[in-house]
Amino acid sequence: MIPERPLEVLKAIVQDYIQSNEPVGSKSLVERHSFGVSAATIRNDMAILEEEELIAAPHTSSGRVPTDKGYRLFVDRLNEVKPISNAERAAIEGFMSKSSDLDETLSQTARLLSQLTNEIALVQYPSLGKASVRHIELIAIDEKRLLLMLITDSGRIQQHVMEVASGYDSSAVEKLRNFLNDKVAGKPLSQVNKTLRSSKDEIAGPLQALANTVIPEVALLVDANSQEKILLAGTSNLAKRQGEFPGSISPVLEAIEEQVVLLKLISEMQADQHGVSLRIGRENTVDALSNTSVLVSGYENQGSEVAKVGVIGPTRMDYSSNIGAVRAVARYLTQSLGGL
Amino acid sequence: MIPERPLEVLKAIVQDYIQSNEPVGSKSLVERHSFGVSAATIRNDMAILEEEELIAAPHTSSGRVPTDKGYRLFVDRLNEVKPISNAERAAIEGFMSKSSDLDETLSQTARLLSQLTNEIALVQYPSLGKASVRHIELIAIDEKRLLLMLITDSGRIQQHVMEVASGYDSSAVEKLRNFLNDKVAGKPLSQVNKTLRSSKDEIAGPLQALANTVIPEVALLVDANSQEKILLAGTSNLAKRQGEFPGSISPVLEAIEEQVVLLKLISEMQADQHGVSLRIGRENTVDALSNTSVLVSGYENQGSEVAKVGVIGPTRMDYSSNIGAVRAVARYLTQSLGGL
DNA sequence: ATTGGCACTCAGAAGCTTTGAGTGCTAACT
DNA sequence: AGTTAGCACTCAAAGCTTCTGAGTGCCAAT
Repeated sequence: MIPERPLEVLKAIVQDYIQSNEPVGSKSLVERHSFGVSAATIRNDMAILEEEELIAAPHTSSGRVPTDKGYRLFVDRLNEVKPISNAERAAIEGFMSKSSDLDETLSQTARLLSQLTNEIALVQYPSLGKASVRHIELIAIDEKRLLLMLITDSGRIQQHVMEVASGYDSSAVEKLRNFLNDKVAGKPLSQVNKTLRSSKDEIAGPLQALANTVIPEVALLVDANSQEKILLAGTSNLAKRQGEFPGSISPVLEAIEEQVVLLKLISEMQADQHGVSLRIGRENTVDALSNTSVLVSGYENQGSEVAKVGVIGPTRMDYSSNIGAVRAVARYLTQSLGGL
Repeated sequence: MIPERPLEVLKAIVQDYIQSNEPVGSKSLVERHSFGVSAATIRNDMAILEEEELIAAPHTSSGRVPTDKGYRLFVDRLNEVKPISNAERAAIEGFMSKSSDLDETLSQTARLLSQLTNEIALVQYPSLGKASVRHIELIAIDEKRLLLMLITDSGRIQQHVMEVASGYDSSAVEKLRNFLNDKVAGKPLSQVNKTLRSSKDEIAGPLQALANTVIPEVALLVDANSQEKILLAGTSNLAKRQGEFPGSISPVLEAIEEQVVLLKLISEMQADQHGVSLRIGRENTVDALSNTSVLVSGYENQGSEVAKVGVIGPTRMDYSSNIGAVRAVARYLTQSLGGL
């Protein structure tokens, strides 16, 4: 077991390094923190930490830098989450209360979080695994076109304009709308297609032609809907803070733009005791992200977790603040969705 | 007047510089192009060009680099627009044909253009100055909430979920919907608010409460609708190609994220003979963009130009290809919108 | 367990030299 | 006139060398 003071030293190293982006040495440590012991003693402690691979030297005889393992220990055992400031709270509340449209809320959230943390923010669209249909709407746009809308109880609204080859008759549209809603309103998305397929035959006579055009489009919309999706914001933060980044940033950007990878990654992540989930450096299975940390928190809709919000940044990110920010934003987002 | 060969030399300089990102000297010019004269002669020509401020030397005795003025002359008089390749055409057609939703079409377009050019792509939302209302829809979502939709004849669909304090009665919703459509369908957006305000009094009895809630929301939606908006894509291209950029890229990123500035800039731009409009370096009134060129083309909907698409990149961008790409994308976008 | 002391290391800064692409000019050539 | 070879000159960038100082590791003393 590692004794107390060395852990304090680790904590100090992480904090100083996050602040200065310079390897930190024993001397500057004793200067900036009051350990009540001399630099030589700190050096002994650092030797222990190095032994445990919690810190490492970029090159012989330079200061030390926390390893992934060091950050991990720091976050799990030493770090107190910094509660967001009043100014930040105000910013969040101001932002959040504005809009009542799902798309807008989410993109606002992403932008907000990226501003709060100065990192790249990500917001996953609410998963529709458990969502069900609230309403299907068919609207005549002009002689040859219908607007089909699918509204789910998670508040997501998707629309699609479709052509109806042969024109249609407006009472038919209404009938079909009622039929569709009778069949699928309230049903989970996953069952919509099956239900529709099996009840297709119930449609009689003149409606049939129209139904044959519309139903496949509904299916398409359902599929498009259940596709997972991630929103990013603040990609330019990466460019701005490039200096703080080891190596090149382009692979990182590329990895992030690869939604599939990112989705897989964050869906693997499970919340810890702080209500957030964190992957540090190589803990990310994705190679390009071995210099970054991914920090996410789940947000809820109707009482069950639907998706994640979070940030991506260099492993030497400000965990204290960012965890606070992500957590707060997730909470406000949950709340905000409750109102939709 | 500048004689013929020096112009050819300018052309070669621009081409070489775009390709290599290195100042180009007389010797490498004669090597790579067959002018049939010696390096010394080229040097004389270059002296003329320098006299005219078409090229400049980053430092004494280095190769020369085109000035903004040089690029301008190149684009206006020397450059042949490179038609897009078949592969590119295929990519565009493949991309474009997929979707029939306005939002999606535009964001696809932006992504496509950024991939085609490796620059930052921008797509302006169709201006709604002349657009009119095709249809207003009111849909009951649950006991206390209504979904309000505004569909314009440019294909833009906007929705807004609103709370109705006191509940409502479904026939009232239908009546109100019909009322609204009677009043404003076909009317230009700019007149909707006035029309509604003046006909508010026509609403009798029980409908009144509902109307008082809904009408202001319609007004809001109309306003939100006429707000100009720009979509960006490929911001990460900037980061990737950072080396090719003189100085820092962050001011550029900041300027670009400032939509108002960008909107003002591109709306000032008028198409030239190539059907595109180009601002090179300091021709951009925006200071942060003095190292970038902005290249846009208008696209149309229903026969009149509604907004712009284009790219932003370093002044030393590949004008030949980019002009081709922007033009092609604008054309396909016009076409694609015709189908919506 | 802690500390002062000291030899040792090494990245990065600072200074110096070399190199080579490139210029500008002149005088000769067509 | 326009073109060219030739040559002295310039200067950024690359390569060296040296210097510096923050930082280590270890030992003997407390």
